[in-house]
Amino acid sequence: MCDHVSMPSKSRAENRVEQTRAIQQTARRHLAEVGPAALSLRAIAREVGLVSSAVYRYFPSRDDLLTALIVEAYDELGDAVEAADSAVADRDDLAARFHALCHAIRDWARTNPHEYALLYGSPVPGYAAPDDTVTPAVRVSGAFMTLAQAAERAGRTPIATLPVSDAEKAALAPIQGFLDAPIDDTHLLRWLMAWSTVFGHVSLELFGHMHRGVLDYDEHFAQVVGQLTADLGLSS
Amino acid sequence: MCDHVSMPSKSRAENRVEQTRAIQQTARRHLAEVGPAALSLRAIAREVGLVSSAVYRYFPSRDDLLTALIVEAYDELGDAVEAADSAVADRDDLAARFHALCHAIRDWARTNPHEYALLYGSPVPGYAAPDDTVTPAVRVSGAFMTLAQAAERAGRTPIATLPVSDAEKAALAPIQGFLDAPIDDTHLLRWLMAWSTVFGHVSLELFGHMHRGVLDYDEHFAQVVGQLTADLGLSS
DNA sequence: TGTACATCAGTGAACGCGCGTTCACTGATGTAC
DNA sequence: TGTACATCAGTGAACGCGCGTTCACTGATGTAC
Repeated sequence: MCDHVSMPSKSRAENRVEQTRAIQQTARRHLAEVGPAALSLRAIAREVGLVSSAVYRYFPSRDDLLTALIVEAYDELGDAVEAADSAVADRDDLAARFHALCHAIRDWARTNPHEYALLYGSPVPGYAAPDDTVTPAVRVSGAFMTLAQAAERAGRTPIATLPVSDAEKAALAPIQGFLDAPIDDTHLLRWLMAWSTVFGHVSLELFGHMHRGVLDYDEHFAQVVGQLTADLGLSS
Repeated sequence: MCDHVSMPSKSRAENRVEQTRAIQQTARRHLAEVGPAALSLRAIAREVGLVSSAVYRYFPSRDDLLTALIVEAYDELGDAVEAADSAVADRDDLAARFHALCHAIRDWARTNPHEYALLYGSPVPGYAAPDDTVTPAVRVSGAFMTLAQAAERAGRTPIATLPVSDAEKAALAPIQGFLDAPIDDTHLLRWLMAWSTVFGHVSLELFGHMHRGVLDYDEHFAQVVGQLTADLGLSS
């Protein structure tokens, strides 16, 4: 069955994976309690059952540990968003896909408020995100843009769009460059607005700015998404 | 001219005001460098030229100092927003007033990115904002709502609004309660969306999520505000 | 106007704690011959 | 299959530093009679 007759102990490689995971999981729990700025290698080591210097075998510095947490969070959110989109059986039901996308973002954020704050809240002072974070970070906005392109192909165009200045067209050029085929700039503007509205809503909600104003966040978000769906011309 | 013949030294009361201000100003500068979580009473005292324990004459604890900074920031932003609105001579030009409001928020945020992050970024772990912060905090959303009411009175209604569920009407009841006269819920929804869009845009921009996507933030924000103006039915 | 007393800003030492990172080391696991 | 050697996880001490808060105190400013 196995290569070796009996194996009470694990291989070095297995242990390394396990320890790395244990450290990162503990770090993530601490993140929720003290925030990224106060994340302490020593406290994490203590909880994992290591001496503080041993952590350096796994992460060369505190900042690298933070980077690992950021990448993990972006990937989780990216997975959630892409899975929600893929779960819509009728690929041509763009309203359903948009709905799934928006709610996946908010659901993940509500389940993981501290990770959301790490990604979309205040930048961590003294920490500069390395390039490794770019690819995972871009998955969510990528999902928006994929949907925007699908809508454009399907001839579903946003409503009541205003003409866009040449300066704005130039400003949006990088985004157009990422797309397989360019989109009408007035349409792209509405998609970017939807992106801002969704993240604005989630941030305002999670960071406590809707307190005393809105009673039912679920219902309100659903209505907002509904209006966005209509604005984007996706309603059936 | 004065009550006293000559006064090389200041009164106790004057000194107290000055020192309080000196501490708060220094704290604010430190906030920008290390963030709210790492704000250090000792470092502030050192820079002001006091022994660390002396700060307790002015602020009973680190958290009270944080609260003072938050209140100061909310009030500055509130002042900026209200001043921008008031500066529009034609009070019936609601598009101009909305434009002034949105740009005042973003301008203040860009001038004071760390203060913006303190107010609208991640909550500070372990810090609970006391009630003193509520009144200043509410000024900005109050400005939105004032404008919404003016628009409603002027018969300027948002475009393409969707019907709003009874659950949503209930959810928005607190906001309606703050208003002098209730607003159509479908209109209110659009105003709240505008609020989310503006803060979403500013947060995404300031926290680095538009990097590599949008080249000209000024132009893009102007376009977004233009589209919102149209969506709210304020365009002339 | 002068004196006695109260107020309170600021001191300096102390308490009890925490942190990131480096370094020489031990000893178990893995590998090449 | 057995032995010599290399790898590397984890140790423990050390470096040099920081923090919030309390407390008994000094001495100048302000106040009441």
